[in-house]
Amino acid sequence: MTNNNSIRPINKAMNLEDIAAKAGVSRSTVSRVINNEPYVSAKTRTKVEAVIEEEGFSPNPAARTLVTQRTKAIGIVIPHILNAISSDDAYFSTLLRGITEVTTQRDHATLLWLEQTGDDEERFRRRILQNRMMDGLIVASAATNDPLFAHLIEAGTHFVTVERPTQFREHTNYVTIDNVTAAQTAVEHLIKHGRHRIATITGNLNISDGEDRLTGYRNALESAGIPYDTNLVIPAQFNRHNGYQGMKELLNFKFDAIFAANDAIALGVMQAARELGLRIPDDFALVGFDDMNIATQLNPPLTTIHQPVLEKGAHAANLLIDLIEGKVKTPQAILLPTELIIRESCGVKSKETG
Amino acid sequence: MTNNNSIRPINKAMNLEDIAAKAGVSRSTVSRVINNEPYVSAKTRTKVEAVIEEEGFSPNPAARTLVTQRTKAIGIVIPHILNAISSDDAYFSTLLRGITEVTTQRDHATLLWLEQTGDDEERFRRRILQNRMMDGLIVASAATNDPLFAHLIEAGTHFVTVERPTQFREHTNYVTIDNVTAAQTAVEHLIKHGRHRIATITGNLNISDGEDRLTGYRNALESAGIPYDTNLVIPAQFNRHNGYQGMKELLNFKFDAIFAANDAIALGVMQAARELGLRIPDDFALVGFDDMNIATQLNPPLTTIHQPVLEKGAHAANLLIDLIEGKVKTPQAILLPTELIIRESCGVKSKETG
DNA sequence: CGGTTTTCTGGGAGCGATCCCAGAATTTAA
DNA sequence: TTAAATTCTGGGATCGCTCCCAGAAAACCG
Repeated sequence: MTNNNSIRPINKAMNLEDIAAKAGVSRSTVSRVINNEPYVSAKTRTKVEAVIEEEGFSPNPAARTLVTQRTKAIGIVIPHILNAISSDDAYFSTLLRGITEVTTQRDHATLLWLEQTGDDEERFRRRILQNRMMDGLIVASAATNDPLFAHLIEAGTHFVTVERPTQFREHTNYVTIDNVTAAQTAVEHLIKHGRHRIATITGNLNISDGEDRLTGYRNALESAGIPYDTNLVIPAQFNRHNGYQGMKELLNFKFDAIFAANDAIALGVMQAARELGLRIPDDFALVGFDDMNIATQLNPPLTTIHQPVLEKGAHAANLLIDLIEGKVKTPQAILLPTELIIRESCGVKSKETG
Repeated sequence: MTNNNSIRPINKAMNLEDIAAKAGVSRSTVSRVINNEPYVSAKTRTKVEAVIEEEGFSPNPAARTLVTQRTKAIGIVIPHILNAISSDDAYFSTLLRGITEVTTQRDHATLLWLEQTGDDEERFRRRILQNRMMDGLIVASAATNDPLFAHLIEAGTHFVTVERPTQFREHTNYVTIDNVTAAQTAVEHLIKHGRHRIATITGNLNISDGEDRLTGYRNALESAGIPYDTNLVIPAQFNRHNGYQGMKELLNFKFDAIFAANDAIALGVMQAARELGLRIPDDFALVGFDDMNIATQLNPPLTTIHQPVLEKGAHAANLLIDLIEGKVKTPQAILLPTELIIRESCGVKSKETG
């Protein structure tokens, strides 16, 4: 550690006692000033604050955590990012931005845990659970039956998910969108404009976002009296590759539209269509989900469902910290609005200029 | 577990002493077992390990940090993400994946700090510097003259950047690509195929990635004997909006190609071109930089420079942890390879199928 | 077998904060 | 002026570890 004499000026950080000495007061008084407690005379407070400012002092977080049992940090867990979230879309980084915006503002640090495919799941989870560097957890894109949830509940760890929970509802706080209605809206839009053999390439069906979007698809067909044809339902995952493959599987059947469970899938569909010489929306209509920024830029621009991802992250972080601070009673559920954005891929004239 | 009869099983975590008692040994011995130290008899070790396993015990990280002065966590700082990194591309999330892959593997936690536009810079930086929850920092997309660097060096904090440093080189460890040569290659490719009035829309010129790519552009022109025309050089930032605006500015001048400093900019250019009824590559050729996944999917598919972002993150994390562990001597510089990927936007027949 | 070396074990001190309690200083009340 | 309430301040105990040192047990060796 280069602890030899000089050359490297590793200036050992000061502590409360040092500041106290400099200010001519006691440890306790400095602590009171730092934590904005009452019962410190104005004169003393000013003096101490001056010394703190002068020295650029800030208290050792480990020592603080040891006694308060609070870390002032929250964690974000994303199991299996490669499967769940393709790097084609900005969902994930947008969510992170929304989260960190709030954590920074509310003076918390943010820990990130991304599970890689091929990781030893068990080890990964143990590590997260045992890592007590955080006061609570935001869990994104986890399988609904992920054992992580049971463990978190058993350990009494505060957590918030950004999907609808299917189990442990009475113990789960979450912020999400109404995926069912949103998907239904998308598919109904296709039906309304004359498409009746509508296929879907689903997202991960063990994630509620995926499950619910499929439900929305079914609902739309049902209320239009269109029979549910399992040939037209391709179970897949939320990424481009799956969209590409899914499109190819669909070739064996007749269809005039595809509802892709997210934009990454839609992207894969477009790529396959391009290679196959199929034209969108002439040969089939296409609707996505997410409204990633790139959607306007595709050929043709993609009709999709817009969801407020940044807000989702922000709400999740606020909810979690509220929970940690005991400001709110569990369980909480926050539902954010979505909107169908009509562009060209669905075959209806876009309302946007361009 | 749940060893009391109350409703809320907030099971107070055990500590070394508890484990010691259960195993019939002392605190110190348990500590030795946990830290894999020698001088513990095989029998004792087995016994203690059994108790630890049974109780699912893991030592309190705050207590550990307090005495070892090591947090086993590293931080990632991205100042001004909105300007530097557009959410159109996956650069940022890919980098994070590369980093977390290594930190997880090397048993470190990862702290994330994203500066938002509109944040109080000063406050943000103080917070990062004062937050001693990490042993070192990876700094991405910071301005070359960011005062953060001086502060980090002064504080003796280990850090790694993912851009070429322009100041404090003898104190800076970094991993990057050869932006100059890569950009030069891209522009030379355009020249070689008959483009001679080549414009460029730059990235942030206060980030070395941006600066170096402009240098590469100049070099290419120079070695081809093409005069440098400032009208054709639009200073901008690494995002789509700037690409869109830049394209519009260029309309006042005559050009037959554009070198966009990254793919997000290229995306903006394509959008503007589309709106203006200009065709790529017929009206002008376009080359980007980054090879974001979406590049193949654009219309036309984008010719661009591929850079290994995942590896960049992984190398940065490894380097940082090596530095922290004293396994490596500062300063270190790691240069990763890039590759020109020819698709269709440059007007040369793509080598890829499709 | 006694003495030296090596292995093994336990407990005190300390990391740097907060919390709590007791006592001093000040203000208020009577 | 004195008693009682209130404000202010300091220091001991504590959080749960690691580090260090000393002493006990075991292994080695001439």
